[in-house]
Amino acid sequence: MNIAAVARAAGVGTGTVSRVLNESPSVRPATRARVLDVIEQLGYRPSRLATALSKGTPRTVAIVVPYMTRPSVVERLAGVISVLDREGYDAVVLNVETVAQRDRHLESLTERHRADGVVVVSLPVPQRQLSSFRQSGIPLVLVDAEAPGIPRTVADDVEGGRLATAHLVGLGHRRIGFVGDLGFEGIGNASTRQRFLGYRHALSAVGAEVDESLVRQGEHGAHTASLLAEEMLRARRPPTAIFAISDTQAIGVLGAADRLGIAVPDELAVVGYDDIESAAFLGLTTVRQQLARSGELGAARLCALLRGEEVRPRRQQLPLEVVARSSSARRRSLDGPRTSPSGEPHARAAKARVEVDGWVPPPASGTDAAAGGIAGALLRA
Amino acid sequence: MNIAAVARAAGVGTGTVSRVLNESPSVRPATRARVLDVIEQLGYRPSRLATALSKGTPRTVAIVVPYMTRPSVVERLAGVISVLDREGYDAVVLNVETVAQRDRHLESLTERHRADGVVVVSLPVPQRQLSSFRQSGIPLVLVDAEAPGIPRTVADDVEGGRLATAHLVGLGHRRIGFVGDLGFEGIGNASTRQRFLGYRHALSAVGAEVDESLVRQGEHGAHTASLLAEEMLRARRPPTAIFAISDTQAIGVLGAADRLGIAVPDELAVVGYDDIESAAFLGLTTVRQQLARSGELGAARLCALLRGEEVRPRRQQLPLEVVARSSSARRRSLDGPRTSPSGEPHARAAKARVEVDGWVPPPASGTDAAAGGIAGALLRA
DNA sequence: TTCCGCCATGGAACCGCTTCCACGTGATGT
DNA sequence: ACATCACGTGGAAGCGGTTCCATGGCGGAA
Repeated sequence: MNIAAVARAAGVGTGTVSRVLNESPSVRPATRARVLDVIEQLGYRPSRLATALSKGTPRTVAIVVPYMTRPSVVERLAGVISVLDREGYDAVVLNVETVAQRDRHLESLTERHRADGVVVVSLPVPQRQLSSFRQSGIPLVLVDAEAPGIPRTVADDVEGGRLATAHLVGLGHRRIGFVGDLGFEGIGNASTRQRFLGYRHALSAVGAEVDESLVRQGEHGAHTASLLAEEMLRARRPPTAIFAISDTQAIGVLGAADRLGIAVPDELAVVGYDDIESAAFLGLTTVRQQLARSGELGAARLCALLRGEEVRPRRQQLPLEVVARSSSARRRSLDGPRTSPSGEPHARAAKARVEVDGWVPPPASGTDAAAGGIAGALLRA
Repeated sequence: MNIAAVARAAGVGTGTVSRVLNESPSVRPATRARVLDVIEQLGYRPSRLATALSKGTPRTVAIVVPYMTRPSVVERLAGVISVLDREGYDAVVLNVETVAQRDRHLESLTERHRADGVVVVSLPVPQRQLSSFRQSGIPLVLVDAEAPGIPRTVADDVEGGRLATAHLVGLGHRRIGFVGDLGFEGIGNASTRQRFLGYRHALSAVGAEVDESLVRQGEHGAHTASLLAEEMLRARRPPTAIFAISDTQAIGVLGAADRLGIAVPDELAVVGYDDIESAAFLGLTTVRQQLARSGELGAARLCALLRGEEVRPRRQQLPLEVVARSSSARRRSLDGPRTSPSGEPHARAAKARVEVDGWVPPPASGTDAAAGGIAGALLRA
């Protein structure tokens, strides 16, 4: 079933059918009606491939992401996809967990007619591949990754590390631990390193020094982070605060503190990074980088490129912001003894978040099944 | 730059170039070498669209998911994508947050040459669309959704609800709260309803009745769940245990307990659902449904269909399993007074998880940056 | 009435690859 | 020596659209 069959059945030429499909104004209403009728009758659906080949564009954008299940990554990814959807592009997702996979995928994306454009998220692109893209003329946009000359939407990780640490310094902390990850095990970006630099800046700004025993790196994930934190906290001279380079790892730190009976924030302040959904709920102080928005903006810029527009400036930087919550509320005293073994766990103070954060619970949605209601629907059925 | 240009430059016919590209054995080695050489020289990349149109298959599979940022959903999605990648299919992801969006996307997928096949995750497919797929002949596979006659990979949600509740009943609980969501606000599947039925079965099996005041539904998300739990726990006759239909919501329940100074598990047992990554870390008892695996299996079955194989049985059911962790450890007494306002928070017992769960920390990865080590790389640089 | 021009339309050429068919060549069988 | 055959190859047809160009009919202007 192709356009010729429709043309034959409607007693018109293929050109006319095509014009009807593309809503060309130069088709007489009567003809249009007849063609649409036949299309309906036959249940004809145009071939997307043929259209794409003929028009010379697959209307597809490829997105390359590492470890897509991580909360911070999937939020960016969802942002990218939402804009592409709105703009009528199909989003092909390429998940990357090894260097070989990254290279294979990037390689394949310069194939002709594979994708109109490419968004790479949180992944450095090797020089080789960059020139490959430049040569093939396929528009490339980065989100949360740097590469000179390539349009990119980023945040300043050094500044983020500095902000987080300065926040703790401002609360009087000087012994501040650092928990980092391994940068996607070699394939990912250098955000841990960058944030560490910011951490170091903030400390030296007040004349403090980095204590090597307070700097740890391990696999991404709450569990590993909690082990790292536990080691630090069990040492002779434990930190009074810990900065973790992701909320996931910060949650691990909170767990370690809880396990050891260390009160947060009174005995240990904790700051994370990303502001994922559960951070708000857990009362975790964090550095907000607008994850979904970074994806949306990156995608929007790619779409602009695809329309033939310029994107300026090449490097688009999103603001960072410390969101102060209960895990770093002001301490009573800095050097006093740990008062109670587990007195007043920080989550007890979570209510304070509502004020600190300016967050307001969503209004009841008007049905009896809304938050706060007894589940009428379930019980009635 | 097309295959004809290559043919010309190599002094051969287009057919021969095509044969070289497709590794046909019937090309003389010398000819092959010459053609490959020219391809290299010219930097020729074949057009994916032309190949696809000519072969009659786009080598693409579409995946429709609701609310892709939710942990349970993204794990399934990643499972689907990993198998498709291995099998050489491009994965187009369609995220759905409204009914209109769902219908628009499903509609578009029956277009000719849009996708070789479709995987729908955690989303019921309306009858209309089902017949549309049947008619178009595009293979469809469901993951975590039911539809008679369609190949699907599912778990038994009723049984899951029953298992969770029976676990609590087995610990002596009779006043068991239920926290559900709104089923993706109308677009999603009916898992809350199913699990509620299981919950009810388990209660009636021991002669207990559902207490309406202990059944609540609200938006998915930890925050809402914590509000719902708080209401229940503040009531005159609070529950001694709560079953939440997702780990995300269970985390909200844990938060509410913490806020109110209610000890888990001694004063309140909590069971979630899904076994997302953070559940293990938080010591949350949960019903494990193999999320990633469900996606992998669904995708594998779609690939089988695309190879023209039969998939039997149509309905593939994955086992469920209660993973007992510290949030539902055995209580000291069931009806005694609450002993300490916040004595021994459950997370203190999280270490027990390692034994309960059979989980063993991953081995150090051999670098000095592995978990447990001081961050050598950062400090050296 | 005649000429011009516009509008709606049919159909060929084209997008770039695969595949089938036909053909020439050299090896084999008798 | 001649028919046969297999093999390597060139090139046309086809996949299913879009788009351009030529054409015929019609209305308006002279």
